[in-house]
Amino acid sequence: MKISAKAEYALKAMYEIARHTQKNININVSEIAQLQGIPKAYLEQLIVHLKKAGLVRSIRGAKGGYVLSRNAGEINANEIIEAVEGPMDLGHCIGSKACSKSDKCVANDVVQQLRQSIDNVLNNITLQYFIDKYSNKEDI
Amino acid sequence: MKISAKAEYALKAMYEIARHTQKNININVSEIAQLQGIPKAYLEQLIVHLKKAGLVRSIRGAKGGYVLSRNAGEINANEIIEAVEGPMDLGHCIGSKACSKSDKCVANDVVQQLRQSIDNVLNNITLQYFIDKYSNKEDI
DNA sequence: GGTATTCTGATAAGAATAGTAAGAATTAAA
DNA sequence: TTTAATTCTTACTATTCTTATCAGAATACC
Repeated sequence: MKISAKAEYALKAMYEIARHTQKNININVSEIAQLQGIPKAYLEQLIVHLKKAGLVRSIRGAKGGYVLSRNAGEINANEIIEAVEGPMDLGHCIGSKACSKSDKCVANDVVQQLRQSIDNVLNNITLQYFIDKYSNKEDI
Repeated sequence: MKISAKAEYALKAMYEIARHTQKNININVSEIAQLQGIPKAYLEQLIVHLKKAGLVRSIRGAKGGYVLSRNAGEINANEIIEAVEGPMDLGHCIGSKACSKSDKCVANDVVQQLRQSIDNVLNNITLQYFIDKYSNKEDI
């Protein structure tokens, strides 16, 4: 039960992209990496997933970078994490022999409850929430 | 973000021990393994942790096995999972350089919210809840 | 044309997970 | 008192997952 570095990096990167998009400037991978302390080459890979998920738009070539493709209030932590980690699975039981009777599986019960709770939390955390809480007006 | 096999097995094993304890019989590792489809040798290791955490009592020697050491209503999923997985950590940020300013770390924010939510769910799932929901009166 | 950047794919080291195996210690029962 | 069943302990192993690193191709601004 842990948050992967992938998810952590993706949240941080999206926060930076969101901040800069609201200032009408794009930000490139090197800047994000430096601001948030993320290995650049690794981040490059992650951002591709964020792009494929439709969360950011890329601007290629010199002076390129990334901007949000939607409003910060319309992108939540669930989408961001799912973009880089794939659909949250949880639970080996699903479909296994011991749990074909999955409506009698205690582990499955726990997994379902957890999933619902986690989804609820992550769906309610938007990038706008991050900006309102963490971004100072005077920062770039 | 996933439930480990360890946690899954521990929940299932504790459920079986709880059921049997309420019938005043102890159950051994082989029986648990067979009933729940868990590799026996692996389960042996896990149960030792459950014992060290004070959740079960062992009866050694022939006709030995395990019984709950507390009432089923007083043992919850959080304790069970923590017993086999150690304290839930989540989040690489904690204490890292990029997040020494951890009150400005968006990933840390998410981790805190998740942790609280997960704890809340797991604390409210007791073994008695499992028994009431899943155990038929006519089963041994 | 040169440079900055995104994009793509291959590779690799290390950690974690899940499991296996062998046998020592303990105790009920024959 | 022996035997058999069981917990307990330790060491090992195979596989997958995570977290990168690296090299270079494609793209677009100046």
